[in-house]
Amino acid sequence: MNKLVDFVKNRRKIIGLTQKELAEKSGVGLRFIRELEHGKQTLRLDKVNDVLRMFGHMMAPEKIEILETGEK
Amino acid sequence: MNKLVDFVKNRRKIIGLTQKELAEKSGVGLRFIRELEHGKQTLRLDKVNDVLRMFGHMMAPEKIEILETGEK
DNA sequence: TCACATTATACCTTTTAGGGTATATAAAGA
DNA sequence: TCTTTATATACCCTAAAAGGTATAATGTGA
Repeated sequence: MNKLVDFVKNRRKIIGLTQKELAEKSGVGLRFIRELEHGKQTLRLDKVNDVLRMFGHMMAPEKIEILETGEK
Repeated sequence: MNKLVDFVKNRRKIIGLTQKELAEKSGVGLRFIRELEHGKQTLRLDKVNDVLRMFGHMMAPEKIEILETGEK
């Protein structure tokens, strides 16, 4: 449940692009797309935005929603 | 009009923290806070999230809104 | 099964983000 | 004014992000 990962994976499939095509279109390396879709945390923000721009989106601060109530 | 910059600046002021205090609390360097508040684009996503977590937020994809109608 | 396309992993190199420190400027209070 | 605090700028160094390439592992359709 990583929002960025899910978003890019889904949108890419919808548009019908391969990782390679998305990389080329957004101007980042293929390895970057792979690392992004694998949930790497230490990505550079500008590169992430380069990719999101393909889908009309950008990274922005968003409130964290609580999703697990404390019970073990 | 950089959402991240405005968000961090405002929240930090509201909480009444200095850049140094925010850096220490969020576990990043002071220089990072400075670069963030100056709109540096090439920040690392994990570090940005370290800071946003102090305010209960995280970076997530967000639709780009149109703000300028084409006239010069 | 055999191609072919797509995705995943691993290695190497270059570039640079981030941290630390020192100094400079700015702002706020006496 | 002079201090003190906060913020800004500049330097050096280390760690690692990103890219390229090669290879492996999946898939997918004959």
